[in-house]
Amino acid sequence: MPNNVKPIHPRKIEILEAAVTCFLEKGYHQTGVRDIVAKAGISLGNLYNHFKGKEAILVFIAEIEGQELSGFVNRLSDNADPRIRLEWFVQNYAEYVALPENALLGVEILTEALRSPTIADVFGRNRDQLIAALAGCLTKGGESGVFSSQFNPSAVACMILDTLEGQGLRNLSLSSRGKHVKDTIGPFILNALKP
Amino acid sequence: MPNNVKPIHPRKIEILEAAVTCFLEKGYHQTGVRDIVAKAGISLGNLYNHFKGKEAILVFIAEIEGQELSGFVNRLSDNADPRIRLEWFVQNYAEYVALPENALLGVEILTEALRSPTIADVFGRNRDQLIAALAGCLTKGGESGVFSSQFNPSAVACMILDTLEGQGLRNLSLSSRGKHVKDTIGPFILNALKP
DNA sequence: AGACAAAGAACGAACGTTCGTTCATAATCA
DNA sequence: TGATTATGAACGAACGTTCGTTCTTTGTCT
Repeated sequence: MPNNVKPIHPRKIEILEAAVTCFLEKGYHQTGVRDIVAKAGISLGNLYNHFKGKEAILVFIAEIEGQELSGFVNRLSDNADPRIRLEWFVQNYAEYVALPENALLGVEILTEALRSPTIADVFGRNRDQLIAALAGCLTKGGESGVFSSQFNPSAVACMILDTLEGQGLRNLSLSSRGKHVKDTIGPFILNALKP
Repeated sequence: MPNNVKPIHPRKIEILEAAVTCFLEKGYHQTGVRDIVAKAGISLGNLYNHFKGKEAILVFIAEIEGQELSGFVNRLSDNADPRIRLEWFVQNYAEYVALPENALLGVEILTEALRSPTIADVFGRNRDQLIAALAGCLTKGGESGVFSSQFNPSAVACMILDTLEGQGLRNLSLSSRGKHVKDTIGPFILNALKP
């Protein structure tokens, strides 16, 4: 599938970056459109030449996030040894969600998705792709005997994502608890999947 | 430890219940104090006779949530077989966080804790208690050989909580994915902890 | 090349609404 | 009567959005 033929207006990108910064600093609802335009260095009215409204900005951000996830999806779907694929994913997705910007934006989008159907749509689509790819890897591993096949692959996929993302979120608070989670999470999951 | 000597004013409870309802329906930031007083059937000014402000209401709610969690903490800390304790916890805590009110309120408090030190304080205290109790159970099980002792108990405790709470959150969206998580989660964790 | 029109990007004042909070005042109770 | 509880008008600030206008660029015609 080719990318959007129309290149994105540079101003639109500036607005997006400003919005992301604001959302990270103050949260979506605590951020006003004036905060965004101030950070972007543009006028109030001009924002509405590029976005239909405030929510449209968050939708766009969620879509970009989805594109970033597709890298994981592709890698999970190749033909390598499922165990290698899984180890790679756990390691790299853990690092991805450990970046404060990703963790914070993720939870911001998640909570907004709880009430906004538009956001929920994008968010759900992104997540379903990831779960499907991960579940596919688990299924393959189950068939070839590398993983236990006593568990529902989709369910395990959900749990793995929850665990990884939860760890990313927890890193945001200063609590020293769970400092060793990063090193424990991989072996723990592999142990659980042992046939 | 005796409960608060001063009984809580009935009006205060009404306000709390109204606030919880509103926060569940619209989210914390989307809820105005006027929504709360309307739902509670009181006047705008009267709310400020019982709470210092809007945030104080959320703090109070978070503290109540903490009291509810102490039930799990106590049960996790008794002297029963660690494996029984863990199984009980996984089952019952999963049910607890699967209740939409608990899942929604939890994420609402969590996200607010990311930016408000006051909320972060209460939230962190609650969570640390739970993690400590769960980790204690895991340690005990490790010593008696029921559980593998290759993992850091606190880290595993964090992961278990993440997984259970993540499952509760996911139930909120209609996505049919992860429907079997509830039945998979217990065996999965026990399998991972097998010595 | 120079004149003119069309397009759209940029602007910021202004809109009506809602926000959380305060305050003077009235009612209620001990 | 003095203390507590209740009221809702009022406050200033902030909200997301709309609007008419200006400025800059691009295309077209002679």
